[in-house]
Amino acid sequence: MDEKYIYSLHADICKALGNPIRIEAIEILRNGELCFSDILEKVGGLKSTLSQNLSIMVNAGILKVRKDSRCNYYSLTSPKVYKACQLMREVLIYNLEKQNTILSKIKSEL
Amino acid sequence: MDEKYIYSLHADICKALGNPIRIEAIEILRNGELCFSDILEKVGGLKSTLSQNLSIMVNAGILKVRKDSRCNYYSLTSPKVYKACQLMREVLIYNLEKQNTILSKIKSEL
DNA sequence: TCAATAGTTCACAAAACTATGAACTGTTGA
DNA sequence: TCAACAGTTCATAGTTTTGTGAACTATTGA
Repeated sequence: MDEKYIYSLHADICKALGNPIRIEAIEILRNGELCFSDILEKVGGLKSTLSQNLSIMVNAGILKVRKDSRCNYYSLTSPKVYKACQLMREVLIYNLEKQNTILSKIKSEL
Repeated sequence: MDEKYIYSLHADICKALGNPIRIEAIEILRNGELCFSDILEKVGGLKSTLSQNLSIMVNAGILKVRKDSRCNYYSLTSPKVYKACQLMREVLIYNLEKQNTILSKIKSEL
């Protein structure tokens, strides 16, 4: 198991966070499992699109499914997934605030 | 600034983690800034490839550059970036271990 | 038995991402 | 002034990812 291979697996699991629908699903699932149609109701869009995106996350190992006879329940495999997401969101917020500060400075110099 | 737009920005910043070269660069930079050629020496590959990948991270706001007359120094914009990466790596490790356990069970049942 | 519900799978076209190598910019030291 | 160094930019071709809509599977309740 060489170094580059690990980086590639690591990138694959991070890649599973890199889509707006999938980020939204993670946010929705942060407090516990929900069934497919409940997630669909919140996220919107086509069921095929959501199904494919959820399955990408299951394959990456960041989501798991519990199949009931009437419903497929999705949940995070670990709270770490949401924590990582949250950290990246904080980085985003910080960057947006910084941009805003720069913008204000430019405006005040007009 | 609507909800879906935030998810899309959030995904963009996560997307910047979703490549093996970029993951490796983050690991390399976790202890502080390094200049381009030092990173290149560790990562390997073409300088154009590395340059483009670093610039993707700078644009996403997870890396910053300090330009010296003789060198371009890259560093993480926040320790949160590395922490998020680390959490995802822990999820990966856990998944690999779980796979391994399952594999052992299957083997022992032969 | 049959319609409805719940969701997955598939093929496909458009869009995005990637690495490559050549060309380019800017700086330094001889 | 000129070669060497440090790195970026660009065009390009190949690969991957994306969302869409249709078709499909499985379960339930009437």
